[in-house]
Amino acid sequence: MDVTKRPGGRSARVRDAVRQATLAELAEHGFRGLTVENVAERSGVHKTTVYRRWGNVEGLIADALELAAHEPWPVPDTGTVEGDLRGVVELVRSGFEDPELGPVSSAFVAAAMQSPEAARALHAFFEARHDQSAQVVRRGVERGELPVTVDAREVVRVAVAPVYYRLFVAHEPVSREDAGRAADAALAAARAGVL
Amino acid sequence: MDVTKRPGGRSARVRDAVRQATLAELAEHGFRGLTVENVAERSGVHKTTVYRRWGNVEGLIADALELAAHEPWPVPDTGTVEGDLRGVVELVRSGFEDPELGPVSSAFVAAAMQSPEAARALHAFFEARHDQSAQVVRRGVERGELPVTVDAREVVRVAVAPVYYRLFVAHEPVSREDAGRAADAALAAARAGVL
DNA sequence: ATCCAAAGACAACTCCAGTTGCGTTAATTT
DNA sequence: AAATTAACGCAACTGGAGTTGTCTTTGGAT
Repeated sequence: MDVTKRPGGRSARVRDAVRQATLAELAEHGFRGLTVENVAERSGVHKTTVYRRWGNVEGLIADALELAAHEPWPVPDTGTVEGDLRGVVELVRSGFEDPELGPVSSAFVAAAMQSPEAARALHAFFEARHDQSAQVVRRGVERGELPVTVDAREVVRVAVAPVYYRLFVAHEPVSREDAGRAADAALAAARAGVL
Repeated sequence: MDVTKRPGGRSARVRDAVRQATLAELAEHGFRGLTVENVAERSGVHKTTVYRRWGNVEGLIADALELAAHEPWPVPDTGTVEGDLRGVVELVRSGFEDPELGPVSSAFVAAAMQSPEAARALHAFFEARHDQSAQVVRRGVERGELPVTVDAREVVRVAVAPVYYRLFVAHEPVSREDAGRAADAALAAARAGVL
């Protein structure tokens, strides 16, 4: 989705307007209620333009996802791996509870399940997130809290996985305690040398 | 979706035909390619009938899901918790690789993200699955392999979560080794007393 | 055996997501 | 600053998902 020929000016403005409109529509009506026409109307861009450049709803989401992937996110630094990893998982959990971010994030996950394009974008997003979050594990290793053999990214995956599993697969509520327990479990496994 | 007034005869035949057709269409074209019209044609039931009884695509999936929830599934019994839990997770993983079951299972997860009705059905499905799978953990406790304080269902959740997370959220491939490691991690946490 | 009501079949219709062809605007090139 | 052309806007069109009204079938009761 990189614009090569005419990056500046009108094209860029159109793209920004559509991206903004996509996020706004997503926050309001979720993935189900996202239509190309609504995004077009909201952005002030004609619907044929949107169809030609983004193809369909999944394309819109994939593009908006790239935007989100580049936003840095606040990795905790409490002084201990336990505090940091718990912080990371809790950050994920509370993000989905947020009335603003929640629907948008959920929409990303839903869209990626139906569109290879969105799936690739989401994959890249999580690659970046895993890298950033793995930092808390690496710091723990440096402090001697964890064995040097740990796979930092894998610890992060195992820590956050139960939150996503509950939310999007089993459709169970996820409490603060659930999130903390998931972080602790990943940590216990890391300490035991299995991750 | 329980039929009270006219359970036997034509209504039951129609329901079975539609359920079968839904599963077949799902296996062939996935969730994206599932349309009410195709299911109607394949089942030999008129499309208006399908619309009136199932409402939409999500309704079809929710109904098919109930069918799947009642099918028993082979809980491993290898003699050790480690072997059993690894078996459970590997069963989940390989299920999604199966060219027949994979698309259907994926469709269930995708549908549940967009339809409260399908979400409820999937929730019930996993409740049942967790109960059945927790058996391997409870046996482990009886053998003295795990502390009596463990939450058997939670161990199962933490064990299988990384597989679903990789598949449906991060969109990474899931190897046999990844599945085994996830099971081991849950077990290590359980032994450490955090689950 | 007859009757009744619930469920299904059928055809015609509506509506809106997505498409197409063409004219217009504006960003870039020379 | 004139020319070029990619990108956008516009209006009309298409197709198919979903709806509605009505008639027919059939399961079950009397």
